[in-house]
Amino acid sequence: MSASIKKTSGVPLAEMTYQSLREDILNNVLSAGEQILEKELGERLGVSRTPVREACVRLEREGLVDIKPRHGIRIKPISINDMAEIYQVLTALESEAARILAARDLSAAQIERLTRPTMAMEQAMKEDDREAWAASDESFHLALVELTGNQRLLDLVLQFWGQAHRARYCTLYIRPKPTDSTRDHVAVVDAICLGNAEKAAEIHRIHRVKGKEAMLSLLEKHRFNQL
Amino acid sequence: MSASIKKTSGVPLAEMTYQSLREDILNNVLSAGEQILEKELGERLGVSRTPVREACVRLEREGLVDIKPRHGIRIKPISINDMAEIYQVLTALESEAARILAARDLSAAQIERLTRPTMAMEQAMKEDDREAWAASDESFHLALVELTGNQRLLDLVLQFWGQAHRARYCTLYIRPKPTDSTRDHVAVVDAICLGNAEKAAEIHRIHRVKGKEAMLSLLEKHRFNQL
DNA sequence: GAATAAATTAATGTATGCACTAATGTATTC
DNA sequence: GAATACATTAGTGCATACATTAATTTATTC
Repeated sequence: MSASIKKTSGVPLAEMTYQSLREDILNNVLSAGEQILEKELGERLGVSRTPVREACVRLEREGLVDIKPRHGIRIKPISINDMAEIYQVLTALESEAARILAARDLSAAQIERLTRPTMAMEQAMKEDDREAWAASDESFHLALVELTGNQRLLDLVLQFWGQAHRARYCTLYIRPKPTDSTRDHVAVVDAICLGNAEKAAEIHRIHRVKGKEAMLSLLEKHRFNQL
Repeated sequence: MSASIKKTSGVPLAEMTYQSLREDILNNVLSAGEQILEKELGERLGVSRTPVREACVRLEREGLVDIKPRHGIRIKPISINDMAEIYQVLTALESEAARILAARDLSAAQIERLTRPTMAMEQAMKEDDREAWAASDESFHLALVELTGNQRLLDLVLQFWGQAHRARYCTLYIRPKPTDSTRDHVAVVDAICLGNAEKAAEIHRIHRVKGKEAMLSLLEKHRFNQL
């Protein structure tokens, strides 16, 4: 839906526009390949072109849209190749995160930020609740990166998850049950706790690579060439 | 210098403004911590605030400036902690690149894109030409990432090199001679050619970690807290 | 009727103006 | 002289108007 934005508080319109557009892209309200003129976007939200422009510049740098000079803002479709790129980047960043954490002494509370989502995944699997599973999975991966304390690492992972979000959602219900995801996560946490950096990174790498392969073959099989 | 921008061709002013500002930041024409008003920036380049704004939004997302609502654009200083973060990210991305390449069969021409800069480094070292050495080093690392064909990986590495650029330059002449850099590069290329992904990634990791440690201790020693 | 040229439209890139508000300065009070 | 209230300034956020130019349509020629 995304009706007109209310000028609630001291939050700049450009910021609200950005948030709103981002939401709509991630949730497929604005679907891939769609092209919308700046004016239309402005009208849709009840703001002028200026904040729309600013939002779009940000979204473009974030990899979610392309600005095509006379044809409006194009919601960037994710091809299979894009997906491969994105997963490669995530693999690099996250497995490095696992490595970093393994070299640290994490507190019990910190470890729990990893184990709790993992248990939640297990539970969600039992109940066959894929959305809950996906959310918990996301929590785990996010916690992994957050715990490193490296803000840039976190920002990047968030950015790239954003790019992959639509595709992940589209395949959530047609993919095979992610049975060994939980096992992988447990193994990563174990390696981290044991301080085995190499192993933690390696397990996580393989986990991610498996995920990538599964995703790509799914996209190919279902001819999801552009999401 | 960076005098007024000429409206050369079909290139948008916002783009030229962005390029110009980015250059000036990387080359320390605009130095770290400096705060400049939108109006001033506009006057400096002979453009209105609109393109300046657009450029700044981009630069902010790129991590080069902060926009501080009533105090202008602040050239983001790089702290030691920032530097550590940046190197961690680069380590993750580049060592993954090495791993990816090792899993491929590279052509002779492709290999040469790695070996040539390495030889140039060696040569520059002999002549004690640090600038040339740095440029060749950069070429090597760039080629490594470019060869993967992963555009996102490349963009990220370029972005983070950008953030680290000032600090690298500032320390170029006070750092000890980078004697074993060449050896590391050769070893990485060897591992890649042998198809030993694990080893290629590992060597490159260690190469980067060494670089990071050297850089950080240098920054600490010279009290470069904000670059 | 097809092809080219001219004219029109429309979307963006840029400049500008206004309103809002944080920051600063001044005045008043005690 | 310090503190608070008030007035002033100045920078930005946003809307809007204008200029530019790609795209499209119409007109003209063969």
